[in-house]
Amino acid sequence: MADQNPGQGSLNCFTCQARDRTEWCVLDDAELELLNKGRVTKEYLPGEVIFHEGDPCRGVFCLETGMVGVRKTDADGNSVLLYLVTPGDTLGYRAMLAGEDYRASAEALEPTRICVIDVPTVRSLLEHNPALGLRYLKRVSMSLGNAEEKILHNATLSVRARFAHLLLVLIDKYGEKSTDGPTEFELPLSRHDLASMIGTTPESMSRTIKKMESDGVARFAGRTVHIPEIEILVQEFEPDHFV
Amino acid sequence: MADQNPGQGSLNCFTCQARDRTEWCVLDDAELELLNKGRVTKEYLPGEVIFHEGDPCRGVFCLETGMVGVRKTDADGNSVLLYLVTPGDTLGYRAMLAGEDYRASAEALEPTRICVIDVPTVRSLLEHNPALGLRYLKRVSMSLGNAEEKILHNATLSVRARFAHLLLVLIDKYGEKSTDGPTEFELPLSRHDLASMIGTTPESMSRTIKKMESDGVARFAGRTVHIPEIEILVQEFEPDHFV
DNA sequence: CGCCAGGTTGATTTCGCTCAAGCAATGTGG
DNA sequence: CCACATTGCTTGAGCGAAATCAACCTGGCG
Repeated sequence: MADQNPGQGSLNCFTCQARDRTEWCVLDDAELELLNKGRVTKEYLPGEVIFHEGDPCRGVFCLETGMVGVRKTDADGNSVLLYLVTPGDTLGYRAMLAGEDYRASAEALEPTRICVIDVPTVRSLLEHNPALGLRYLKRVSMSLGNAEEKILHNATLSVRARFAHLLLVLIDKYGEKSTDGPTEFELPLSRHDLASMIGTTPESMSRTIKKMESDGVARFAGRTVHIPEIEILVQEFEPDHFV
Repeated sequence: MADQNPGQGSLNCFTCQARDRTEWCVLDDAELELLNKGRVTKEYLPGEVIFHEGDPCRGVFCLETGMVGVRKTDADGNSVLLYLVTPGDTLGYRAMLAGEDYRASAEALEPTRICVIDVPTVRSLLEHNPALGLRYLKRVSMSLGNAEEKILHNATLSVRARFAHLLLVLIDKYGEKSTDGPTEFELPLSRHDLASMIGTTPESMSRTIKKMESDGVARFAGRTVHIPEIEILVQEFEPDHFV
């Protein structure tokens, strides 16, 4: 199971590197103290499960280092990968804010260090600091907007167009932010997980990649992707995008 | 355009029938007064647009009577119907809470009366009453959970299974709540809109309905649906649902 | 060395989309 | 009152994107 000992790294919420990027940045010192008391650091190895669909909500998770994937699986074993969670992101807040059990599972994709903040602490902070609530409202609402967009995309776009879009999102998050010209970056995911992010099968993923290569849209070597011209990728999912 | 005159019906937030069912139920009298001042009632006829994708957020909408559909459309004219909004529901809060422009359009499906509350008013209420924020957090978070479930369903289930699920949701919302035995209820939507709720075409919708009838799962006469046995419908989208 | 997971490839099938026509109900104007 | 559009829905034929099933690489590792 997960290592209870944080080892090296931030010892508390006051010194936490990631804090400015989290919703906790609106807390004052007294509140940070409370947050710090309700906090436990845990470490996970790749493949370890942080929480399971159906589990009662144990709290909110603050990702310090590593990467986590949020998956949703149905009875037949089909699954989609909904999110990638990276340092500074918060995890598991949806269930806590909705007052529900988890409706998705979270699994470490890399060695990951996370702070777990228990439910009563978060709830108490939310009840006394409206700014924190507003922060979370913004986050959840933007996330909802993205989810709705994904519903539209999945219903109307081809696998290839969805993959082009995924690549653009991943470049934006993990790659160089150059708006045009050649780009090279490292995929953070296996083919299987790429497939499940856009709701398709590994086979179709593989074929789509091959087709894109032969069309000169991108070159793939293992997890390294080379894109000669970003704009072409944009047009892959916005065919009528006027230049 | 929309009628500015509310005509008969609730004159203000204090006497509003729907208030107990909205997030505003947590407001005290002073806050209600503020809400009431920031409020304008509007009426829409079927087909009239309440807001458009891309419009800047004008406020939050409180549905008093009627029904509204929330649609998302892409550049090619493909669209999905994301939500049905009924009396007591709030509309347009996602954009306001995210601080974004609308990312979907809202259109009256029936003659509809709505209160529009302007952004500064809602924002001020949220900043001073954490309970209101928590209410909205719960609503948005549950909505996000549903959206994520829809992503999974669309990716893994057949049109028929998705339609069965839609029927169950509609029965739960508009029909008799009997858990088993025969049920009859009125569809609130055209075939076209049913189709766009589950991300398919009217043609496929029509064929699916025909197939379900010939399988004895349900009978359709115009917008009236008769379901001999709800449990069969449940199994349509949960094949391995143990009885 | 052999095993195994991750990935690719091929062959085949199928579900659902597209295009096109037909039909019933309702409305409209002469 | 009839010719006619119009709208919402159904039906048919054909096609195509992607899933499925199955085999087969390939590189890492015990």
